Amino acid sequence: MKKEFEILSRAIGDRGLRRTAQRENILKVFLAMEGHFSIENICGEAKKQFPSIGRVTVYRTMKLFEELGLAEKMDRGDGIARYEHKYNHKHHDHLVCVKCGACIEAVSPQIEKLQEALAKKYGFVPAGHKLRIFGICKNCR
Amino acid sequence: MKKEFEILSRAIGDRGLRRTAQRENILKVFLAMEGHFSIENICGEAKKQFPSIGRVTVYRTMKLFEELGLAEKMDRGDGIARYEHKYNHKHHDHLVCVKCGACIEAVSPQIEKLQEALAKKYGFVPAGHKLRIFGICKNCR
DNA sequence: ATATTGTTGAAATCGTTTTTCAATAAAAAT
DNA sequence: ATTTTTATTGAAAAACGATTTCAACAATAT
Ligand SMILES: [Mn+2]
Ligand SMILES: [Mn+2]
Ligand SMILES: [Zn+2]
Ligand SMILES: [Zn+2]
Repeated sequence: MKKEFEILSRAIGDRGLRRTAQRENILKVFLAMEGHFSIENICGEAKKQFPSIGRVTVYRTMKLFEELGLAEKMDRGDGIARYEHKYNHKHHDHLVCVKCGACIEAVSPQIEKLQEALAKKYGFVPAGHKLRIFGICKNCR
Repeated sequence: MKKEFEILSRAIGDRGLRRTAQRENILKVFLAMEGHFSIENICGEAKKQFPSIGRVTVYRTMKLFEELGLAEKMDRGDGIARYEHKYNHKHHDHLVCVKCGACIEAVSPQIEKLQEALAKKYGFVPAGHKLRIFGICKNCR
């Protein structure tokens, strides 16, 4: 069984939640998607196998997955929240193409280090950060 | 006369806009505020001297100021857009305190350089970036 | 003064997210 | 197996910031 389902199972046990077809289905669908997805995307995908599922349940379930460390919210700057996989995925920043909307993942260990130093310089205890670089992607030039 | 008012004046001339008390007043109020302010903040301040002013006018006017390079939108991660001064203000990143909401401005030339390099590495032509470091500020520990 | 036309602000609308609540269904108790 | 308990669901409503619409208004040109 995939580790992510075990995490959900454990949370259900620990927190007195109930095992529902909706939760299992949303997790399955979410794990099968690769990239950054809005609630509407995820709900649309889930409806293919579970037509009666409601948008609100997807909102609630993705919030649960966030708490469980399975999903992470990311925000491209438009008003739409998107989710990406978090479990077993390393932190990364995003290069957002302002022309086609593509979103490339990248990370620079040096930048990460310098961010720590910058925070420290201001007596700030850093807990995380979000870096988006906006520009034109390779394909769009 | 402050340079910012000249910029507004020039835009009015160049673009066939009209000189209105609302525009002048919003600019005056905005320039007197130091920090990061929501439309509601700015509108509230403007209403003190100009009670009849409408929220919608502030939205439109701040968008105009953005176009004129007088104001820049920034986003703390809550769903509220905030504006800060742009004219004669250098680019900077933000350290956001997750406890008190304080927002410290900081910049590291090294980070800026490395961001350019990171973008280039992916064939990406960078046009700008937004970096927010979340954590606990000096006062809150 | 008058005509023209950009601007204003209230109200309506939008798009996303949250809340409410009655019906449902999972788990526990019998 | 049946009943009870209570978490979960999904439709509808509400909340929320932001945008659009439009008739009244006011700045500018004639
Ligand atoms: Mn990502
Ligand atoms: Mn700032
Ligand atoms: Zn692109
Ligand atoms: Zn603080």
